[in-house]
Amino acid sequence: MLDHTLPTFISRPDIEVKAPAGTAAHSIKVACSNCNLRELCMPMGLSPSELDRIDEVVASRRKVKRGATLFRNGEKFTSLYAIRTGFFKTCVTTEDGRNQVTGFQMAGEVIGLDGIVNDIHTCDAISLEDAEVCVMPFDRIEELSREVNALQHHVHKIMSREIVRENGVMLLLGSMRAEERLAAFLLNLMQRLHARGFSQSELVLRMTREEIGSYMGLKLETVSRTFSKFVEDGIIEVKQRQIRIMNSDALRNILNTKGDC
Amino acid sequence: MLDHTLPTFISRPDIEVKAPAGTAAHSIKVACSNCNLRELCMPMGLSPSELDRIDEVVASRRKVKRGATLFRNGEKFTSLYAIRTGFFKTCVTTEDGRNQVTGFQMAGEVIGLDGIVNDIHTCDAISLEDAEVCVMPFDRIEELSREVNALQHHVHKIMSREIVRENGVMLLLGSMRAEERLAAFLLNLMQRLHARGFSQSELVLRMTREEIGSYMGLKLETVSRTFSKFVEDGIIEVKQRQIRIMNSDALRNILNTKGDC
DNA sequence: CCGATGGCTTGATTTGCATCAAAGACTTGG
DNA sequence: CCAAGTCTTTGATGCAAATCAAGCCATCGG
Repeated sequence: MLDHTLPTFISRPDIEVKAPAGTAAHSIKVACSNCNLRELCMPMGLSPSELDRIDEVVASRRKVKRGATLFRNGEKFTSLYAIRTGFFKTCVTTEDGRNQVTGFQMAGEVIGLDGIVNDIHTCDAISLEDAEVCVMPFDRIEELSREVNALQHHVHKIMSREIVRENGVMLLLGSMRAEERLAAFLLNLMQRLHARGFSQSELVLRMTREEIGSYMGLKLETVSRTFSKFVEDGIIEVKQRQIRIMNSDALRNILNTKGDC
Repeated sequence: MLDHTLPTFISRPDIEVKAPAGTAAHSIKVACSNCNLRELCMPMGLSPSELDRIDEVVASRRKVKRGATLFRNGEKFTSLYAIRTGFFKTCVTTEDGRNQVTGFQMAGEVIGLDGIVNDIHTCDAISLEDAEVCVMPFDRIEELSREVNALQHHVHKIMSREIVRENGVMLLLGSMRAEERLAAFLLNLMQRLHARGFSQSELVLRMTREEIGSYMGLKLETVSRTFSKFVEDGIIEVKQRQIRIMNSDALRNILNTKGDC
C-alpha cells in the first residue's frame, strides 16, 4: 500500500561526486549516465544515444542545508528535483496555521510534482539533513520527453506512483489505529532503505516524533507511547532515533489484524 | 485545499449525444471538438488542426450502470476515462478487507491515473449513478502528446492536480475534526458543481452517508449527527440526499476556526 | 396493500487518542 | 564545565468519535 518497490538492487549512494573547489554548486555539470542513482530516478533500458540526451534534463545541482527549504508554498514552479543525497519532508499548511507532513523523500526520489498544475508550489519541501538535489527544469523535461519515449513514460509513472502512494496514506489516515499506522510507517521506511542497499533491520530516523506524528495523523506523545509499546513487546529496539527491527513479521501482523479482533 | 477551480464557466452537461438505436455503445465515434465538456477534460487554446488530432484520443465510449465497476483493483491498465455523465467513487481495499473511498468524480474529470505505474489498477472505480465515460487508451494519449504540446502539458497538469487534491485530503484526515471535514466536503462539492453550471446552494448527494464517512475517515453515524448539527445551527437543510446550503460563510468559518479556540 | 430491504437518525456507552503536565535525555555553545 | 534549548518519555485526565442498539423512513416487489 505504501509501496515503493524497486525492480533492481541499488548500490549504496554514498559515493559522492565532489565539486571542484571554488565552483558554485549550481553550475556543476553532472551526468545522469554516470550516476549510481540513475536506476531510481531515471528510466531503464535506454540506448546509449538516449542516455546522452537524458543528461540534458539536469541543469544543475543544488545543495540544501539541514532545515532549509528547497521550495515553499506559493513560490513559482520551474523545476522538479531529484534527490541525490539527504532526506526531505514535504508539508502543506492551512491559512489558520495547521500543518501536515505529506511525505518523506529520500535519495533517488523526485519532488516538486505539486507545482505543475498551477505553476505554483502548494507545499513546502524542507531538508531534514544536509542534502543535494539535481535541478531538472520542467520545460526541459517536457521537451525531451517528446523525443525520448522512455522518459515520457517514466515521468508519467513517477506521477502515478505518487498518486498511488497518497491513496495508501489516505487509507492509513482514514481507517487505521495508531499501532497500525506506525507499523506501516516503519515497514515502508525499511523497505525503501533496503532497496537502497541499507540494512533490513536497522534504520536511523531523520525526523522528529512530531514530524512522524504529523505525517501519520497522530500527536508526538502517541508516537512515543506506541514506540514504547513496540519495545515492550520485543518488536523493535529504540535508542533515540536509531531503530532496530527485531520482529518484522510482528509489524506485518499488526497491519493485517484488524477485522479479526 | 480541496480545490478544483475551473478557469471558465461551463454550461450544463445535460444535453447528451444519443447513440443511434442498435449501435453498440463502445463503437460510437465521438468528437471531443464538439463536446461541451471539452474545457473540463481537454486543454484549451488549441489550433483547429490540433483540435482534430485531439479527437483521436477517445477510442470509444462506455456506459456504466449504477453500481457497476468501471475498473477494479488488480485489473490490467489500458486506458484513462473521462467522465461524460454520471458520478463515480474510487476506493482502495486492504487484504484484511478495510475499505477507503479515495475520491468522488463527476463529469469532466479523469479517472484511472493510478494504473500507470505498474500497468495495473490499484483501486476500484464504481459508478454511483448510470454513467457514460470516454475511453482514452493510454498509449494513444502518450503518442499524441508527443506531437501536441498542449495535450502533453495537460496530462501533466491533470496528474499534478490529483496529487494536490490528495495532499488536501491528507491534511483533512490528519488534522481536522468531524465538523471541519464535512464543511470542507460540502464546500468542495458545491464548488465543483457550481463550476459545472449547477446551483450554488442546492445539491443532491450521489453517495450514502457511509461512503461520505469512508472518504472523510468517519463513521456513518458521525456523518449523520454532524449533518443534524448543521441543520440545528441553520447552516444547511437536509431532506434525504437533497442538501441546501443556507449559510456557506458559516461553513467556511468552521473550516478556518481551529487555532482560535 | 403489506412486508422486506437498505439507508438514515438518534440515544447510551465505551474507548483510543488528545491534552495537560512534568521531568529526563541529549545537543550545543559559551 | 554548566546552561539553555530541543526532543523525548511517561503519567493523569478529558473528550470526540466509535461502537452498540433501537427505531424510523422511503422504496420496491409480490
